[in-house]
Amino acid sequence: MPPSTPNLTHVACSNCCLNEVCTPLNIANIGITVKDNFVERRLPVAKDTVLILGANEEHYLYAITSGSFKLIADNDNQSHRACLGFRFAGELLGESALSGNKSPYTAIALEDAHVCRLSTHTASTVNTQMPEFSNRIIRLLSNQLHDSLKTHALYQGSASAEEKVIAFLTEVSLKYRRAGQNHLVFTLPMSRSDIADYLGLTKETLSRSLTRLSEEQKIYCSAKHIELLDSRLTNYSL
Amino acid sequence: MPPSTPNLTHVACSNCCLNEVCTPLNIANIGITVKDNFVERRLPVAKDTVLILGANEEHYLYAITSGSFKLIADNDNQSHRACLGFRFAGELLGESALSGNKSPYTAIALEDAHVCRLSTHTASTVNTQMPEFSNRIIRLLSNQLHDSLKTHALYQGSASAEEKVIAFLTEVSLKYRRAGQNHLVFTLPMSRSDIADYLGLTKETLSRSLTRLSEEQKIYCSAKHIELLDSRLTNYSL
DNA sequence: CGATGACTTGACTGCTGTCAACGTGCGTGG
DNA sequence: CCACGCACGTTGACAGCAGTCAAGTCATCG
Repeated sequence: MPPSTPNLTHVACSNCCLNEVCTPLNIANIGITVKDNFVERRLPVAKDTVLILGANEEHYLYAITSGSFKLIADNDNQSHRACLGFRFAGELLGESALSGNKSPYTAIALEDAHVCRLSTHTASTVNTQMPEFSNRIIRLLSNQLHDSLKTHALYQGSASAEEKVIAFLTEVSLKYRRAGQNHLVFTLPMSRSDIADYLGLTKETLSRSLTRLSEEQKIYCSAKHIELLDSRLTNYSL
Repeated sequence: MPPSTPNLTHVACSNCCLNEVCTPLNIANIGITVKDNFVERRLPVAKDTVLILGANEEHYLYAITSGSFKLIADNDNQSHRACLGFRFAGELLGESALSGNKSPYTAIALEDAHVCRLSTHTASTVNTQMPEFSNRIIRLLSNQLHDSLKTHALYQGSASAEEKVIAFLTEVSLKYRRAGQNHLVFTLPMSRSDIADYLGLTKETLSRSLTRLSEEQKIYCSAKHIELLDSRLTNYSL
């Protein structure tokens, strides 16, 4: 495995999905800020590290603060078509941990990364003491469900290969925008095979679609470097 | 619109996703059962009724107790390929309400149905008073996320039209099983067009796939009546 | 019984998958 | 420094499956 090109730029806490959960609870009758007790912050994760979420009775909610991950299905019956999605800085991993479920996916770091994590045990303990913390967790999960549904809707209308690729670029662009980074010019951290698996295409068809989109001046694409030139690709909001 | 064939069989509360939330909280320091105050129970919904979830600042979490719904995307840019999924008795509607988001889908009753509902205002009020209630809501949302991811994984490996149809029948079968109903012999409440939209196929291709599956003795299919004959279709678990 | 809509079947086109060859970037080793 | 191997990505040729258009069948309801 080649050495990683480290992405040392952490996403700002204000752009992180766990921000509300991380933000100190200034509760009058407790009078302390509890942030650092709850969330373990900025743990390094080396490229290609496999995060099996929810094994060994240890359940954590992770927030990615730098780097990116790909999600693969645990059902090892089929090695192909196993890529379930991607997560970038500011996004959550292990979102089904709070029901005690093992995550239905395994996350693999696409580059050197950092994560913050909250143990579900800690979360449930704090919940019983601070209703406001519960409400923050509930908003987090509800927002996550909303995102999940919107993303589904984004892809639902895509019939042709080219439409699927456009939907993918739109999704990635949105993730960069949320992270407070450039959402018109960015790097794709994953391989063409991963993208193709995710979209239900072959890597050849994906490659041809990218070539055609380049020819149509809708994007500029050179290897993993992408520039979006067509406003249709960036108008979507989740 | 033709009259509905009413499905008067309610799902048992024990098989409902809201069961935990509905179950009385026997809290010592309150000493009351509060079920009926929180959840409005078994409201009738006529066939073809459109449920716009989260309009007018009214946000509710719904549980279907009888009947079924189809989910369509709100983005009316494309009338085709708009079907996002289906929900059966025992399942949730409006799951992103608790973050104050308008639901990204609209639900339409496929047959006369009944729903229970919990207003988000009630939920947040109770949350601040009863930590155990919060934990139940959190488990509900986390389970919902888990389901959503598992369903995604179920379809991810499906390359051909026939595999998509098999995944669909597997999903529907699972929903009936969860509802405590026969999951090997059942009725499809939605049209072929709805299924085709959902799967990203044309209704012609869907029809041909069903015919082929029948010829291969994997299913018996007569109009909306389905029987699963191949164990591969029923081994999946979410 | 006829009208309407839903579903199925058929013929044909076209897009996507398959298989293969080639090009490119990068690290290793001569 | 360059040659080489390897992995990744692109391009080409061809076949097969799914989409399109059209016709026919079936179910339901007035």
